[in-house]
Amino acid sequence: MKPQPAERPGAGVTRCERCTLHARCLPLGLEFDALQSFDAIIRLPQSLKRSQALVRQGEPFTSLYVVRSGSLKQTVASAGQRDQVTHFYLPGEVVGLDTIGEAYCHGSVVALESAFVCELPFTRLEDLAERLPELRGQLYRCLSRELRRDQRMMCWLSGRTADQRMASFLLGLSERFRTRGFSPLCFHLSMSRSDIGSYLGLALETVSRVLGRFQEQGMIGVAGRELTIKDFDALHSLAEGAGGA
Amino acid sequence: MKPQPAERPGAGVTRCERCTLHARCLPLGLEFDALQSFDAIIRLPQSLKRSQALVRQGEPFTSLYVVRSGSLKQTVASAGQRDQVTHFYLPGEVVGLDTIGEAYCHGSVVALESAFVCELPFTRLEDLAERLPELRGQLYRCLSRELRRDQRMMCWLSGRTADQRMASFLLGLSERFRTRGFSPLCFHLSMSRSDIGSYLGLALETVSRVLGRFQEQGMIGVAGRELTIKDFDALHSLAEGAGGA
DNA sequence: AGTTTCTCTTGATTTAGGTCAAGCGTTGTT
DNA sequence: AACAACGCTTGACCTAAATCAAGAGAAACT
Repeated sequence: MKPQPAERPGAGVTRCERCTLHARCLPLGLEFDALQSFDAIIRLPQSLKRSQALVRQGEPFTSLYVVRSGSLKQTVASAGQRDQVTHFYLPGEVVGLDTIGEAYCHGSVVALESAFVCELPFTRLEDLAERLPELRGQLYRCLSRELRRDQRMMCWLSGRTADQRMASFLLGLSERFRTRGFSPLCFHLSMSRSDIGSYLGLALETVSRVLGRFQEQGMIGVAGRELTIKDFDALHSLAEGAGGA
Repeated sequence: MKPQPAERPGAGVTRCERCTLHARCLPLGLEFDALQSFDAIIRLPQSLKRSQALVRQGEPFTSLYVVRSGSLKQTVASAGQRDQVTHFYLPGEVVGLDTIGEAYCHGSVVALESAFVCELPFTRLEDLAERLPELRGQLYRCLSRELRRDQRMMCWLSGRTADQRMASFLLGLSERFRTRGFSPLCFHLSMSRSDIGSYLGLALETVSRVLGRFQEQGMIGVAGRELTIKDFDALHSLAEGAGGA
């Protein structure tokens, strides 16, 4: 159930400089020496299987995690309410930023498929950030980028139609894949319709219908979880568009 | 139009130690010397009149602001969409956290009533935070508290009824007033129904109707913008409650 | 391979809340 | 004081999306 125990890396398997995410990850912009120090605090990538939990709601907060491969979702269980998906994490993204400064994790994070993550024990990261202004800056940037992301999300959820939310969601994913060097037009949805629905505040049936409609209209192609964006501009103007027409 | 030019404080008018918000503000936990240094970077409280802008969307980001008195709202204008209220700021709360690490402000902040704010030029604050671990910790805490707030907001907006959103909103305000030493059961809504609607993702008519209904049911009393919470528990169970019954 | 269990799709029906519209009280203006 | 402008309430109507329901595929288990 628990992620497999982390060993210290022997040679250079986990070295950041060798990592394909190097250019998109937390240590971005660190000089050679700084990068070495950063490397030194990383706990060997933990491997997670589908539906395995990385973090459980209520657990003591100890570490941030950077996704190395695979994807995860964060869910928050609130009183009497069914679980709500609040986040999807893709490679290069940081899990746990919203828990900094708190004693306990306020959501669970679960793998959507086989995944590897790098663990960054927070106290060690903090110590290091004290010495490395670059790293400090990166941390702040990540935190406030996250804030903006959430606010964008709030705007989506508030007063936008199912079509607009869905379009924004797909474009958002596309963009995230693009910046990570994957195809922005053809990708795999690692989350279920139900997860998407929970995230977007829609019933899973609605998600299914909207995707179907988008496909009919020739804007996308969907086959199960394989998605192709066929008319980027149409999606874009739908997402931005005031009304929807 | 612009807030009145800030002068350096002469005597001790703006001194944090004398401020009633002292116990709830950013410099919380700073020792005497540290507090002095913090004080020194504050630009004299700016005074804002109702509907006057403190920050305009797109402006270069330079400072954080702490609300000293009054209240403000943040609005974000997105393409072709009507403005959306994303935030209300009460005394002791920090404006601008979501812009740290960005060059430009991504929303406007406007006074809802006469207000005073303390300006904290960010580069100076950052320098100071480098020397004061306590302050650094406070900053992180504020950032991640903000993240959690936004996530809670996302949960509200997604799949909750108008009644539940409204109940949560009122309880949230109540709590914020309480921690600031104001009455948690009887307070003034400085924002319009329309602002509340925008914030909660509801039509202003719905806001009005829900408040009316709550009053009928004896949970609250409303007269214009004066609000009294009469049945805290009922509101609470409505906000938390799975269905609504 | 066969069975069970998810996940997804599609249809029928219901409903919460949006939109449109009218009227009233307050506040601020000349 | 009179008027205009805004903010709020209330009613009637309508639509987007939720819910309920059934069935088809796909994946996981034995």
